[in-house]
Amino acid sequence: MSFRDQIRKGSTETLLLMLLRDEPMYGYQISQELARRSDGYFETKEGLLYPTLHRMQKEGLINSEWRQPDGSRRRKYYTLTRLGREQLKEQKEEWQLFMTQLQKLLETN
Amino acid sequence: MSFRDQIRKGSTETLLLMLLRDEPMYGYQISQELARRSDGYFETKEGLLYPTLHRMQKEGLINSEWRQPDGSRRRKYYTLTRLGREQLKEQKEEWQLFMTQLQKLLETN
DNA sequence: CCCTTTTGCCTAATTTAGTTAGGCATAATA
DNA sequence: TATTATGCCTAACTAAATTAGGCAAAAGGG
Repeated sequence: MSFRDQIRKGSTETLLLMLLRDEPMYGYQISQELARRSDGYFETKEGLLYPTLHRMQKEGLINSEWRQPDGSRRRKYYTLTRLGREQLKEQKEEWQLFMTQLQKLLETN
Repeated sequence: MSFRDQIRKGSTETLLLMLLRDEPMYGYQISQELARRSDGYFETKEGLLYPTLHRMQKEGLINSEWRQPDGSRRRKYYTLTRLGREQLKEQKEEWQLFMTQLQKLLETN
């Protein structure tokens, strides 16, 4: 595992909540969007993405729904729940605090 | 594990390198200093601190040396190696990049 | 028309940072 | 003298993340 991977630990759930904030998305779309919006910096491997989505649904942060547009293939769309929205807010604040504290220490050196 | 703990994952090694940059320190001192400098935000549990120091020494990032000031008790002091210094520099840059990318995504939402 | 690539969802096995929960010993202090 | 703080350590467990696949439908190139 690269140091970059090591650093990103702990950010997965927040990233997923962020992406789902504005519109429902399906798994494959999430991974594409995440890479696109971060210029390739954030990549979620599928072996992490899907289990995480399932866990988050079990925890009530998101809901899922299969959709099958005519002629197209079926996709499982995830939507933020109210609890998920609250969590996103809290997690964003926690990340801000973390970054502030880390920045403080980084600067002293 | 709290969300705060989850977030801090991946930061341990960088924090230790940072603390050791200016002067050699021993384990107990490291944990105290880390908490002090971050107003209690960063806390390293001993069960993580010591194994991490050992691993870092094995990887050549730090050296250790027992010191026994007269009348006082023995302490194991850790010093940054040249490799450790290089790593610190790289890791700081990686953290800056991570924070930039995360901030970018956080702001769009 | 076939064949490869992309899309799309999933799981099992393994790794490893981190937590929990201790042990053990010396120095300081109440 | 008994308790607290200092100081180092390890073993067992948890859980996020990686690795390495499987399976199927749609798209696109030759």
